[in-house]
Formats: sequence, C-alpha cells, structure tokens
Amino acid sequence: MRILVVEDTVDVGEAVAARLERMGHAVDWQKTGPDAEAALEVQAYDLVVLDVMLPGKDGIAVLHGMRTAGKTTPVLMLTARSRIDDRVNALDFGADDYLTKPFDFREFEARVRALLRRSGGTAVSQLQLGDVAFDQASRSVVVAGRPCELTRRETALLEVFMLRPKKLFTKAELMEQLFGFDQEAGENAIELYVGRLRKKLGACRLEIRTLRGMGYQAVEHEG
Amino acid sequence: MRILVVEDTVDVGEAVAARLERMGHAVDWQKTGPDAEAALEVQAYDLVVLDVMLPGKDGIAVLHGMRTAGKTTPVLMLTARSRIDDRVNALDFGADDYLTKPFDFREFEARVRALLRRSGGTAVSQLQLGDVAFDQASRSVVVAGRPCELTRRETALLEVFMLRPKKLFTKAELMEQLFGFDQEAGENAIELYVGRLRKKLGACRLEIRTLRGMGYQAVEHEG
DNA sequence: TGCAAACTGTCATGTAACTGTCAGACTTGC
DNA sequence: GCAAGTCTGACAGTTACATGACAGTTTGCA
Repeated sequence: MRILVVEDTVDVGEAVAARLERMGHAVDWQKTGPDAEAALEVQAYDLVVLDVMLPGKDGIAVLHGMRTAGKTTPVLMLTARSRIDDRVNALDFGADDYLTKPFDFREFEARVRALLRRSGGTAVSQLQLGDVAFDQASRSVVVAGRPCELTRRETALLEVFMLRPKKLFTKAELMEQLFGFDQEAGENAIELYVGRLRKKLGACRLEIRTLRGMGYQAVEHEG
Repeated sequence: MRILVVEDTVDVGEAVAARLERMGHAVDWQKTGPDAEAALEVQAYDLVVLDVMLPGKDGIAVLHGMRTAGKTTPVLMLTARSRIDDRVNALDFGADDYLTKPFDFREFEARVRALLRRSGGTAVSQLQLGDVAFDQASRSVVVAGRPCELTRRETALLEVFMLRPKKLFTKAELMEQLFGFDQEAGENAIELYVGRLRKKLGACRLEIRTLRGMGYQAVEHEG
C-alpha cells in the first residue's frame, strides 16, 4: 500500500514513516501543505496521514482541497491537542479518522490497518523494474527468474529505488530512508550498500547508476 | 485468528472466551457496547461474537454501527431467547449467524469455524502447503501422511503461516495474531514457538524461513 | 479434589549473520 | 595528472536468532 505522510515535525514524521514502512508499506513523506498537494497531484495513494498544523497551508485546507477535488482517499488526521474545533472541522471536511498527539503507536497501526482494510482490501504489491521483481508481501526479490537473497538493509534500499524508478536520490535522502532517526551512519555506508546490492543483483537490466557528486538512481537498462 | 467477544454476563463471557482460546484463537473480551466499539476502532478482528443484550448500547446498535462504518467482519450474534424480532433485526443489520442461549458449545464451535472459514475465503477448511495438511475444523495437522501433534500455540502459529504462504510476518504481527490484548509476551516467545514448530514438523517440504532482521515466512521447499 | 503430565513463556547462553568503519585502490572530471 | 568522489576488501562490534533449562500455570485424569 502506498501512503503519504504529511508532517512537519521531524521526530514525529520520521517515527510515523518508519512505522508504516515496517508494516510493509511504501511511504512518501512531505513536510508542507503545498508539497503534499503536489505529491497528491502526481501520485495516487491508498492512505494519507495528515497533520493539522503545517507550514504553508494547514491540514484542514489540504483535506478540504482533496475532497472538493473529488478524491476519496482515506485520510487519517493527526491533531496536536484534542481541540473540539479541530475534530469537528476534520470530520466535516471528510477525514475518515483522527488521532490526538501524543498517541500510542499500536493504536496508530491499528487505525491504519482499519482504514486500509475498509478502503479496499489487500492489493498485490509487486514492483517490477527491468528484469527485477520485488514482492512487498514476502519481501522477496527475483532477478531474471532467479531468487536473490538480500539482507534487511539491502532489501530496504532496493525497495526505495524500485518505488521511484529514475528518481535521483542523494546519499542524505537514502540515509534518511534506511536509518531511523536514532541510528546514524556515515555516508560511506550508503556507498557500501549500493555496492553490495549491485553485486547481489549481478548483471541484470536494473542498473543503479552513480551520478557523481549528486547521488544514485535506478534505471531500466537495455539488453 | 483474532476474535472479539462482547458479552456482559460474566459466566457466559468467560466460558465463551475460554472455549475460543482453547480453539487456539486470540480473544479480547468486552462487556459493554461502547467498550466493544472502542476495541473495534483500535483493532481488526476476524470475528465478533456479540450478545444482543448489553449495557450502554445493545448488540444490534453495535452491529449497525459496524456495518454503516463499512466493516465486513463476520458477526455471530447471541440472543437470549429465540425472539423473532431479534433474529430478524440481527440478520437485517448484517449479522452472519446467530445462536440462541442457552446453546451447546459444540454447536457454537462449529458455527465459529464456519464463519472463520468463510471469511478466510477458503471453501474447504483444509489448508495445504508442501506436504503439510492443516484441517481447520479439527485443527489437526498431517505431515507427509503422518499425524503431527501440536500444542495450541503451535497450531495457531502454523495456521497463520499456512493461511498466507510466502508472506513475511514480523514478530510483532505474529504476536498480534497469537496473543490477546491482556496477555503480552516477549518477542522471544515467537522465536521459541517457531523453533518448536520447526522441530515438530521435522524434515518436510514446508519450511519456516527466518529472514534476519525482518521476520519469518513459510515457503514450500523443494525435495 | 488432588496429583501428574503437558504446556507456556522468561532467562541465559552460544552462535551465526549482519552492520558499518576504516583504509587504500580506483575512477572521473577538470 | 591531480583532487574529489566513489568503490571495495577486511574486520570488529553488534544484533538477532536458536536453543536448553526452568518455574509457573493449566490441563487431564483418577
């Protein structure tokens, strides 16, 4: 399932995104209202986790915009306090559920599951790029018909690349995706994992290209 | 399977919960309508066993709320007497089955099995993976033609794996499937039971694989 | 009811796999 | 040809898992 998290507080956003990823979902994280709207234009999501307080344009406005645009994507609102106004507005504008910060993560996960279940059951989440297939349910990778054993980090890295083919990721971005906020690693670690991933994938039509000084991108490769 | 029991009478509630637990399911027990609704918000269930007469909000109202909220979870209603009104209401509001108290527990178990089977999408209650056969009705396991004696937890764990072959389960997910809210166990318990299950299954074509740092998955194994 | 057997889950220990740092080799752009 | 950036092999620290033993509990049986 593909989920958009809109949250400007880094701690919360990171924790929420990490949690959702651990649940096996593909997560995009935006920090401002306008950025969120841009993402919603480009990409269809199965769920939006939306903070009320946002720079640029608040969550209620984003939600309102979505609903007037006819989008029925389920929305889980996060409110800083349990202000009656916020709740009422959120529900009136079409939020499907809300949570008051701070919240227990088990409750958060449960509500996410409930919303996803309600919205449309379990879609198969098979990613494909070149001759590499990634099954998100089993977290298994098949390269040109052959299963490919990857470790946790390698799997996570490959998933990031395959979710956004051709997108250029800086090393900082990749670190953010692979490591929680509590764990910090040197940039070398990314280079290392890219190297290991390339080696394990072997010769195949998915190439992880280095753009010197900028970062990495996954592209489908001819022949 | 995770089941919510909603029943205010202590005797009946206890008996039903115990029975379901002995069948190998994770059971949460709530005594009032509002409490039940709170639990349903937070947790996804595979089955709800719902008494009609409840303090706070009666069973029909709870059921109605569930259905209007779009929840399709199977519901087994318990009615005090065989009042036609109750039956009609229950079924109209989307109950999947009902039982009139007092009832025979063998019949109760049979109906529970039927509902769980139906929701799982399996027409037959016989699951098969590799050379392991799992009969959901009798909760018996046959490995390569030989019966295999498993304990309650081991059986429940195997069922989870066999219902979704190849799916990767995190330890947190497995705990949620195996344990109710009140009984919490360390993650080690899962490792332990996986170990015990592997040992009892012995050498067979169903392999419970460890994906280090990610979780476990059941796969059909060659030769 | 009381006893024995089986089941449960925690703890502790050992082990294998993974992780990330380092250092040095290598590549690329200028 | 130089410097910045990237790749890669080796290694030590860490983590995650497997497993045996044990105490508390439940279950089955007489």
